[in-house]
Amino acid sequence: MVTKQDTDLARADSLAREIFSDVANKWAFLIIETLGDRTLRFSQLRNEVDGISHKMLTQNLRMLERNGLIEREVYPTVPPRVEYTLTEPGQGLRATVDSMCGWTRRFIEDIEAARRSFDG
Amino acid sequence: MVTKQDTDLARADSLAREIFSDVANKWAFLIIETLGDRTLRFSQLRNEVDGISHKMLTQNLRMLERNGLIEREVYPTVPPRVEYTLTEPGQGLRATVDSMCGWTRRFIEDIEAARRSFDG
DNA sequence: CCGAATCCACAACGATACTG
DNA sequence: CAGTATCGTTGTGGATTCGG
Repeated sequence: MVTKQDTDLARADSLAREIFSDVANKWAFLIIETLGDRTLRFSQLRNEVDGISHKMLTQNLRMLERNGLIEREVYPTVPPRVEYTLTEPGQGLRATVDSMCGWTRRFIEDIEAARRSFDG
Repeated sequence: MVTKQDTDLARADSLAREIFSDVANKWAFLIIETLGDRTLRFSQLRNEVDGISHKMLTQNLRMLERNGLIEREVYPTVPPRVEYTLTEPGQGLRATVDSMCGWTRRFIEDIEAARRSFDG
């Protein structure tokens, strides 16, 4: 028999997977890490997240906003100014990203060695 | 003047970004989470990481192996058996993935609400 | 059973141009 | 300055097949 709890769990699972798919990508991570606890404009992010295109930045900012990870503040000035800040859930994810940065620093030598050995 | 340290740092940075690009993707995360501290065969992973195709699993396993995050053990039996296990760096990254799983559980309600509000 | 290679549909991405 | 739309190219990922 399928209970209400079962369907709730199934729904939560599929939602969790969806969130994972959205968020577990390099641009999202780099944007979150770049924002940190600062508030930055679109163009500042564009400059600091290096290698990101206008389009990718826009797309990922929309996605992060949709998931409630960043807050988007529009100042109706001329020219317009738009600022982005991590929300509380966003800061929560930032801890994960930080942990990954720490991991990279810690194991970068091992990884480089593994690669050399694998490639050769 | 560009010192040796500068070039070393630049190299480490670009390497770090490369590692980020490799590893910060959903399949890698799901594989690592599924492996945990177990040793699993290809077909077991195929069954447990749900939705993953043969090809994606192969590609990501190669990538993880190249970066030294998993160990691949081949038993030359008929039919062949291949087993995968997280290495120490792999276990290190697992901590990051775990932290993201915890984050998802903690904020899933907020995220769902944010999405509804954004979509409507 | 595992993995590589092929083919192909479609999504991702960069560049560009246009709007408020 | 920020955002959207369009277009052309590249790349990703699934299905299938063949080989060890």
